[in-house]
Amino acid sequence: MRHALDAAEPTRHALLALLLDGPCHGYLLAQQFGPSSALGDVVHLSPSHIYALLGRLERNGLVEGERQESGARPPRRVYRLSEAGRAAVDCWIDEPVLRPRDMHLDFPLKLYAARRLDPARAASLIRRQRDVFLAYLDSLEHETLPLDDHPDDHADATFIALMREGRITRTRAALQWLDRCAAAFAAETTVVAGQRSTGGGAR
Amino acid sequence: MRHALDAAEPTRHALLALLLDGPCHGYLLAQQFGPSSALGDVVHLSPSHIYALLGRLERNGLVEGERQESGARPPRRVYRLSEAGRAAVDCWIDEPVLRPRDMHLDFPLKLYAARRLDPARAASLIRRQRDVFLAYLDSLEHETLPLDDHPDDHADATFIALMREGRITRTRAALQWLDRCAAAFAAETTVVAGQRSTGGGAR
DNA sequence: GGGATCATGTAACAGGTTACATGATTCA
DNA sequence: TGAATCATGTAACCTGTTACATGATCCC
Repeated sequence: MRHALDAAEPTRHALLALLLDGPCHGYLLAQQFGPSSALGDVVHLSPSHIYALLGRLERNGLVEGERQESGARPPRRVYRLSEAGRAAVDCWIDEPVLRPRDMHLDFPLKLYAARRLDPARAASLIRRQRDVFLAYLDSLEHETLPLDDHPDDHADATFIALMREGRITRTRAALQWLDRCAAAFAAETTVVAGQRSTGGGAR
Repeated sequence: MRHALDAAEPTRHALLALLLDGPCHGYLLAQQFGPSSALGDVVHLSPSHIYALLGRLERNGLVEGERQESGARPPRRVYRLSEAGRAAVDCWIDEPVLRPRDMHLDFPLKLYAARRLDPARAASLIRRQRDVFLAYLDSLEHETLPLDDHPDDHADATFIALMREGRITRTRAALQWLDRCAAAFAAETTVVAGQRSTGGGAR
């Protein structure tokens, strides 16, 4: 009865991102979300799930499927990005997430997609993500507490203050991890492209 | 087109928890999830949403609604917990969450509910939650990396290692915040009940 | 022959979200 | 009179999830 996923929207974009490498069919895409693969480490998706998502993406006009006979084997349905799909995924990759809670799913998927295309693009994403969280942290720290208009529920005020601390702690953790990411990707960028950081995003 | 919620399952339990105080009607419950309330600080729910949830809870047999005439005003539907509902919420409150990602929604709701009933119960929840994350941290740190069976995708191995670091960082942050919570609730427990920590949960 | 892998889907179900509809009362 | 608040719902829509169905091929 319980779901473990709730992951579909980021996932759909990750699926589109895989199609940036060229047209592909469901089974192969599904494997990249299987166990012991990088994406599968972020989120597991069953083949059924992938097919369902692809179907929806096609209905929404983000991909176009084409039936392809392959000899004796059952025909495969090969999907390619539509123009709209390409635009959507391009935009998704470069857009930092808004909240620390997205650091466990949406951001990793973006990061993986960006790195595949160009390590410098990943580095850029990391920088801009960092800026977003720095601003968020600032807003949290300067947030004026709802000065207890009702002094009766003092316990609630304590609770709200505690929640704020939680957000701050999580944001700091996200920033800390982003710095680790930056270091790892800086190494990669240097190795691949010398010390020039080729373009890829804003800033 | 985008949702901001995906929050319904924890929310349903939080709604049940509010009914532990006694039967209540939708409008009043909705207010407790409104802006500038403790629960509203964790998750906002529109009145429509609350009514829909209450309807579902009734279909599932966790609450029982009873139409109540109130003079000239339109009749209100007053909900009370069923036995099944009481059992479910009781169990939910004492169950720590499994993952750090639940620290932004599910755990706060549990904490709020527990504290309302008995600060000592909240303190117990915090302790057990801490144990869960300590164990999780341990498993992450001793996790044997999928020693790159395919040396070709070295970049993927780097990525996977980075994800692991992310999980560790978030778990540490969660533990840190839990300690802050423990301190805050210890103060509250002491004030309310002297230095005896009255029962409430396991351990 | 038989199990693993290649390969694909879909129907049904179970929710979550919200736009919209409704109307009384209270207070400025 | 008109705005705010009390008070309630629901129908429609969309999306996510999964159990199940199907069959070929390849290698031991």
